[in-house]
Amino acid sequence: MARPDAIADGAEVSDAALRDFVGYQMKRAFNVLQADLTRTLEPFGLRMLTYSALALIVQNPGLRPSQLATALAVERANVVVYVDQLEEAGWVIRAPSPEDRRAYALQCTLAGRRVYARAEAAVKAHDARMLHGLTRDEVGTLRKAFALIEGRA
Amino acid sequence: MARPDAIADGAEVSDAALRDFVGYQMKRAFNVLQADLTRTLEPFGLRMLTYSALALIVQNPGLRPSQLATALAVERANVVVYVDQLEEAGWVIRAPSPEDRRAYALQCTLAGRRVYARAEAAVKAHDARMLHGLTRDEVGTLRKAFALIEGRA
DNA sequence: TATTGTTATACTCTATAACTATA
DNA sequence: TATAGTTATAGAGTATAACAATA
Repeated sequence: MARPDAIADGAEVSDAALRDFVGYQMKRAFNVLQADLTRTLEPFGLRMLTYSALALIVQNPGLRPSQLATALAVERANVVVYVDQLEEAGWVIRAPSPEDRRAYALQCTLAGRRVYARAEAAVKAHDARMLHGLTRDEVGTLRKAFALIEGRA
Repeated sequence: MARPDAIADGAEVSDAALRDFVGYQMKRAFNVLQADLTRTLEPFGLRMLTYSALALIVQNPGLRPSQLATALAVERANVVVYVDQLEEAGWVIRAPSPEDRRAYALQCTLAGRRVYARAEAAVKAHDARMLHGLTRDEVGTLRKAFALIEGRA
């Protein structure tokens, strides 16, 4: 029954069915944002996840990996890799936990705080770049929508 | 200089630095949406990308893989895999292109149109589920923001 | 028994490089 | 030369299962 139609070579490709699909539009936007953020953080030797982990450790000295996993909404197993990378870079140390000998107290080094401060400025600029053209209210709506969707988990 | 502070064990973890980071909030929301969509499409043997590819082939009979890659905003090499899977499932065929012997005219089978129709209904329900709680205007703002960010590429 | 950090593994998404057959 | 489809590969994100040490 599938007739081998001729190709619409120069013709426009219709994406009508996908324009209504908000999840797909979000994916495409996120891909662009993610690519820009990767380029933004690359000079610092960071990615979105290592940057986010570093931010949480800077602001919560003594944080344990399991707490970090919860805060980042990822599995514990993946956090091991982020902390490995941050530790190899000399930005974070795994200090022994005084309360629980199974756990570690994640501490930020001076170099870690310094790279974070510089990266933070770059990330703020990235955010502003991505949201340029939206009003304050529209950005507020965006944040509200993200929080709402995240709460659907 | 890095003092091994005590762990704030039961204490709240501050994510103040990340609450301002819109890209990160978007990532978290997208992770939740993506997980829900994966569950939604799993019964049909589809994922976001194979569903999207199928939608474009249904609506654009004779589409060539390179056109599909452009429409999906992914590299040609990745499209090969999507088409392989759709073809193995019996939903799409690679018909010879009458104009260019290097190319294929992608055609949808009857089974392909049927599974797409059923999956489309499920995806619409998924979208509604994710956006429930937002006004029509807010969803409009969301779409506008996604289009704007995607245009930053 | 349960939890912490860890290792191993697997699947998906994405991109690049290089190949072939055509153009 | 350039393009279409393909293959191979690599990096990143995510998740699950299982283990040793400790609670």
